[in-house]
Amino acid sequence: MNPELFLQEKIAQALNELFGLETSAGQISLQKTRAEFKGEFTLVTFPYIKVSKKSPEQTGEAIGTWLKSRTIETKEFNVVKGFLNISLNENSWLAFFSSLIKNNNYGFKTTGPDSKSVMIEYPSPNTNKPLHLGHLRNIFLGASVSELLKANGYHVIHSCLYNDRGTNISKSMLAWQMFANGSTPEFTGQKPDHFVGDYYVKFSNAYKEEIEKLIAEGLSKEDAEKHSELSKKVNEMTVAWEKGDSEIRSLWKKMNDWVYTGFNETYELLGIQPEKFYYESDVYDLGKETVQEGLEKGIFFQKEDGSIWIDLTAEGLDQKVVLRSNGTSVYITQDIATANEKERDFPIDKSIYVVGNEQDYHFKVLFLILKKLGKSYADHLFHLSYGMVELPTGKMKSREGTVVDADDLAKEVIDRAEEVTRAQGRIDHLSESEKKELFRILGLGALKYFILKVDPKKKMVFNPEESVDLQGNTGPFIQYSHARIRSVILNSDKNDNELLNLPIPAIDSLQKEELELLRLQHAFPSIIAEACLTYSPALIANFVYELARNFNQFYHEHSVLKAESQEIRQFRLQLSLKTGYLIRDAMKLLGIAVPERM
RNA sequence: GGCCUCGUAGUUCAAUGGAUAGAACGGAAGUUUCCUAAACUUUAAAUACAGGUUCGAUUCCUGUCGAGGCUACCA
Repeated sequence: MNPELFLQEKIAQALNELFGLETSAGQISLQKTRAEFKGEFTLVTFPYIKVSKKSPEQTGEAIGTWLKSRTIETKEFNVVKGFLNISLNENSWLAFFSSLIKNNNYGFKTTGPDSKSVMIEYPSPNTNKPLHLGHLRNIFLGASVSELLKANGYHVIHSCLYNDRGTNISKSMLAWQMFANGSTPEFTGQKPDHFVGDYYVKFSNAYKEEIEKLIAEGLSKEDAEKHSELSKKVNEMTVAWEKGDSEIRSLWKKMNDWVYTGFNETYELLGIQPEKFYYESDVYDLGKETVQEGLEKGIFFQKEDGSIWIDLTAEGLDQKVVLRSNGTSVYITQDIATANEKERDFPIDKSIYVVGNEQDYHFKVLFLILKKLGKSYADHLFHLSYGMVELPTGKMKSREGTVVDADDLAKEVIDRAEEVTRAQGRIDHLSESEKKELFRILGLGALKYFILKVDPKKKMVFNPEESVDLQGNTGPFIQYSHARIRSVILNSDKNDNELLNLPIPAIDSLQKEELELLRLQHAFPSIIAEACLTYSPALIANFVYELARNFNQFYHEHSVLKAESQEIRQFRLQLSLKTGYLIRDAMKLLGIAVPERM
């Protein structure tokens, strides 16, 4: 019994019999009835007044009367202007709940040998400094979308591209040579990616000083930058790296290994584990063949200085360089190569790049080039573009030191969760390691939810103070609701299995809070499908918040353990149990765990 | 200059073209001898502006104003 589908089918039938309209259940759009009216489902009748040749009110009356007289499932209806509000009877809802409670995979599709494969690439950082807040949005989005894809029956491969060479990396290396005196993260005891990041900052400061000094000596800013010794040394180092200078290569390897060690620690804390890494240092040269191929096909053209371009003005874009005059690769050359590598390495049906929207133009160009090159996979590439993260004070700027570090932020929210949870004093019986894990779950739950509840396409303002809030529309509020449900079950005389296997009792009348919980549970599968289709974890976040909020209202209005009758008590236990399961499942789609108690 | 986003309560976010635009935080006022008060209840408060399409527009189109991004032989 699926209440919505049932109504859609019946309404389609009614429209046919009453007005001769040929339509199908799938074309009937029902919406949730607004709280101030009675009913669970609402049909907007305006679209049908042409065929009914009646007023919106009369059309609603006619359909409502048809439903009431022809189906026993329809309890009652009311018409307000062009809106037909329909209530189903208790038995229909209980029958629905009966089928739902036994389904431990409710809302999820399973993967099998026939499943389509999707590769999803994130977070693909540079290897010269630690991860920051922007990477967190990237990681949380990537991880959640991966879960959504799995829930919709896809096989998911998580890849990550390391931008591990070039100017930025050389800067950190040069600063280490100049200032470190051979120091190491082991020696200073720092997290190794932070250690490397410090040298990147040291370079920036030294460079700034040098430029200021040159300007003080009378040079223009432009000339100063041109005459910078540091800048020259960076370029020399990059060239030396490309020539394979053994000393530079070994320093490069050492520093990158430090960064990877640090990144892996952060990945583990956040709960991600890329399966396949690509390295710019491996592929940066490989795109040249493809460029040559494109040149021969006449898709690219060469300028007098030897640089190779593509003209996309016919598509409303610009001319774009794909190979420098000195024959070296640019960013997009490497991306062409990486795309080829991915398709060669895996049989993938879809390839997703989780990258910020400042690169919208870049990906438009990249995909267009690959299509023009006749790559068969070009059509299944997708740029999952998300908005920037700003601070209340404005944009994050590394030069101005306003970047929020990922590790620091995670520590802060976990510490905050610990402080509050200890003060509540409900976890004294847990071991220290269990407590530590609980604080991690709660702190990261707050952080992940705070970021994922916003539509990924939109830019967001990240207020560090609000992100550690544990009240209102927050991760911990939802986690708390789950713990509350588990506590009720624990205090009952039945365990999960007993409740799952007991038949749903016949209840004469459902309370409006109970009905609302059933209606939300009913909507869960379509929310998962929609969230996957639109790559929007925010839909899941909004849903699970709504579910938790409604449970709390129900809990406040009606006693579960001291219900009016044994039947109602059992039903409420079953309803609570399933609500808890759905909260858990929905939160898992966001990459957030829920505790048994907190 | 050109191209692309986005303007919703004091703040941060919601709303397949549908009813009186929902929440949270913050403000005001309440609820605990009762299953976890990280909760619940009440209350004040918003669609930048001007046109258009539509039975109906926060949503679609045009213009104005405002914010951001892209527009490198950077990544």
